[in-house]
This record gives sequence, structure tokens and C-alpha cells, in this order.
Amino acid sequence: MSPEPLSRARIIRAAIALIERDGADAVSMRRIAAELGVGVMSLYNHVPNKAALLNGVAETVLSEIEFTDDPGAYWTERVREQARAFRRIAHHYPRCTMLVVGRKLPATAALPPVERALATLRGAGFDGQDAVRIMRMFIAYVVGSVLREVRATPAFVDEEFPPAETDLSLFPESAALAPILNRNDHDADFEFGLELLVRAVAFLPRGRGAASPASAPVGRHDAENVDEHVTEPAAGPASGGTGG
Amino acid sequence: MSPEPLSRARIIRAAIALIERDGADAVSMRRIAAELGVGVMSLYNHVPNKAALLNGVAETVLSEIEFTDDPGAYWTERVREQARAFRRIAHHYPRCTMLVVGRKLPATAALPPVERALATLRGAGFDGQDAVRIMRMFIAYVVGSVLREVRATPAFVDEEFPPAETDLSLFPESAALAPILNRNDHDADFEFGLELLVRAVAFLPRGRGAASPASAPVGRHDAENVDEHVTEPAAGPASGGTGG
DNA sequence: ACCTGAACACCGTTCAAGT
DNA sequence: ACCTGAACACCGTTCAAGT
Repeated sequence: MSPEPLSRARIIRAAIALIERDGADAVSMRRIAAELGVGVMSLYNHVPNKAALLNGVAETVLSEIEFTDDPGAYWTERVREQARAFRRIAHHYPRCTMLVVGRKLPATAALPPVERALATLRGAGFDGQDAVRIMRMFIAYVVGSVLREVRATPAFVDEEFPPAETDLSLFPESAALAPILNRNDHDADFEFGLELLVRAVAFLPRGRGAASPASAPVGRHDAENVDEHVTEPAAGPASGGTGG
Repeated sequence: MSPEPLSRARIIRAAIALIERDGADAVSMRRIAAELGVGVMSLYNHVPNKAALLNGVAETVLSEIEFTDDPGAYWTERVREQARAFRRIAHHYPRCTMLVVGRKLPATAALPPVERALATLRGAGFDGQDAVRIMRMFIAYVVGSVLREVRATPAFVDEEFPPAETDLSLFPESAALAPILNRNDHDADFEFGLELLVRAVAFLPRGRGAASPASAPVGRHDAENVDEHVTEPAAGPASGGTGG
């Protein structure tokens, strides 16, 4: 039935296809085996157990990130592009996304993106500690964003918010903003937050002895010498973020 | 064996206890029933199925958020406290966290925190569209952060990063920053990003006709009139974020 | 080395029967 | 209205047997 021999890679590919077709809940060793035309137990010659297989799925999906950032581009744009690259695989494998963000990834899969992010931030002048924290902040934002996107999608029509039976007088802001809350322009939302993050990072002092932001919360004086840090060539108005 | 009658609430409480004790994978209808000293099928008189039960778990956990922000406090501090409140329940129910962030919550559970956040941001002068987007940005950041924290915790000792077999010359930044990458000061990391986000938002223009950040990426000129937007009374150096 | 069927200890849920 | 045991169609994984 299958010309190619069974292998870890082939099993993982079948698992990914199955998850994208029928959802993560539908994946089972028996079903994957059936899909491949082999006995269930044959899988265990290439994968120790189901958890390891799912780790392989996460690893494989993550490894397929296609980074499009140009090493010669200004660092803020590189950061944006790296964040967008993560988001793209989440869109390419929507039903695997929970799996990718939900399990502890093998370090080898995480290493290349991490190295790229750190190199970009170090090149921008941040010290090691700040570079690591800034990277983690971006990852947290991207992970939280794609999670919201794949979670909102499963049903055809979004549940209305606030729910119909709600006493709206208790939630006046939500009531007033219902049309906005029910609109889901994921691209625009993502770009809005991304730009805010990039901007916050660009305003951060750099170089030796740079202060962490927590050392002077929302200080009004940091703005005074901000020009010396923001050296990106002036850009025209951005796309507005609906281009994904 | 159990004096109190069976009820949806009691079943959910048992499920939460079970998840926190044995992990989310260990939860099953049969095990919850055994824990309650009833037959499996008795559960179905109060809960339509397992998925609904898990939704109830997510809803209940979320409803236990204790907001500590003072409505009279400056809005930036209110935003910080709301973000910290979310993070606190994730720490209180670490093994339920994936469940809470991973499923589409019943809108009734999400409504009170949403209303509070929107009221805070509207009170700060943001228009409805910006308020919604800023809120979503904070939620994405908090969700991504707690996900990282609960994911990193299961094993006693963190896997070393980069992995031992790696050719370090290919990943110089990761190699140089290995000590920092392997340190996991979740409190400090979280506060660092939170402060950066708050700062970015505080610098955002407000009022009618306020521009979205994407309309002028990392503009160097926004800094000039920033003082008029940042009116929080000057604060002393913050704790540094290790107080959680 | 790789494959496999039978078997074991689990699942969620339907159904029909009880009170 | 609430509870329940038996039954059904599934699970992941161990084991012993094949090639």
C-alpha cells in the first residue's frame, strides 16, 4: 500500500495531516497507523510513545518556519518579520498550533529562531540580559496572539459578546464596544500590538549600564533623549496590517 | 460517603482538584466519579459531557481571579495590577492553566475582566478601538507568559539550553548567553515585559483622531510631545519585579 | 531490525432499568 | 428528578511471536 518504508518522519507527517484534517483530539496511534496502512504496533518501532510523537509534530511544525527577514534590514523591521514568521506557521498549521505552544519543545528545534532573535537584538545594541528578556516578551506576545486566533476560529460564527442574556447595564463599556469586540480583524490586531512592542523596545536605552524599564516605570523624562536611540530611517505610513 | 448532593459545581471542584494533583492528562470522567464516590454515569445528570465539564473548569478558575487594582489608582498601575491578577490564578492553578487559555471560554466568564480592562483604558482617554486592541495586546502577553511559565515547570530541572550536543560555533549568541537563557526568573521577566508594554501604551496618542501606532512605525517625532500624555505622578524605582 | 496480533487496562458515552 | 450497571466502540501500550 505504501511504497516508502515506515519512518519517524513519515509517521510525524501522517500525524500532522490527520490533526489538520480532523483536529488534535482525533489523533490516535491506531488512526495514524490505519492512515499509513500498517499495524498499530509498527509505529512503536520508530517512536517510543504517543507523547514523543506529538513532540515530534511540534518540532517539525516549528522547523518549517520560513524566516524572511533580511540581515541587512534595520533591526526593528527584522524583529517584526521574525514575529510574523512565527505567526505564519500558526496559520499554516492552525490545528497544530495548540500542540506547538503547549508542550516543552526539544531545544534543538527552538535554537535557530532563538539565535536569530538574539543576534538581531544584540546587533541593535542591547546587552545580553535585555536581549533575552525582549525576545521572551515578543515570544509571549506572539504565542498569546496565535492562541487567541486559533481558538476563535473553530466555530463558523463567533459567539456574540457580550452574551445575549447579559444585564448590559452592569457592563456598559462592553455593551458600547460590542461591535468592535465582535469584529475579529486578527491581522490588524496583531500588527497593532507588534508595532507597540517594537516601539517600546526601540525607545529602551541601550549600551553599557542600560536601565531596565522597571527601574523607572513610565518615566516622563526618558522621552527627552529618545531621538538618539531611534535611528531608523523615517518610514512612510505602514500598511495598516491587513496584508496577511 | 459524600454528605452533599452531587452538583455541577461539586463535580467541577473535584475535576480541578484532580487536575492539580495528577495533571490534566489524568483527568477522566471515571476518575472524577470515583473521587466523588458515585457511579460514572451520575456525572451526566449534571454535565452533558467531558468537554462541557472542562469548559466549566476553565470558567471556574477564571472566575476566581482576585482583582486588587484600586479604581482610584493611576490607570497605568491599574493595568499592571489587572495583568498581575491574571498571572496569579495561573500560579494558583498551574496545571489548569493550559486548559483555561486553550479553550474558548464561555463569554460570561470573560465579561467582568474585559469590562474592567475596557473601563480602565477608556478612562485613560483611549477611544474604543484602541482600548479593545490594547486590551487584547495585554491579554496576549499575559497568556503567552503564563504558558511559558507552566510549560517550563513540569520537570524538576530545566533542560540545558543550548543542548549539550550542539555545535556551539553555529549559535554564538545562544552559547554566549547560555547562563542567562537557563536562568528562569519568571517574575522579573514578566515585570520587564509588562513595564515595556505599559510604557508603550502610555506613550500612545489619545483622544479623538488618535493615530494607531502602525500609521507611523517607530516614529522619532512622537517623542517630542510625549510629556503631555504621560501624566502619572513620578514614581520611585520599582521593586524590580521579584516580589511574586 | 522491523513488523504484528492478541491481550490488558483503560477511555467517553448510549441505553435501558431502577428509585 | 436523579442515579446506575451493562454494554459498545474506542484508547495506549506490553508482550510474545513472527520475518
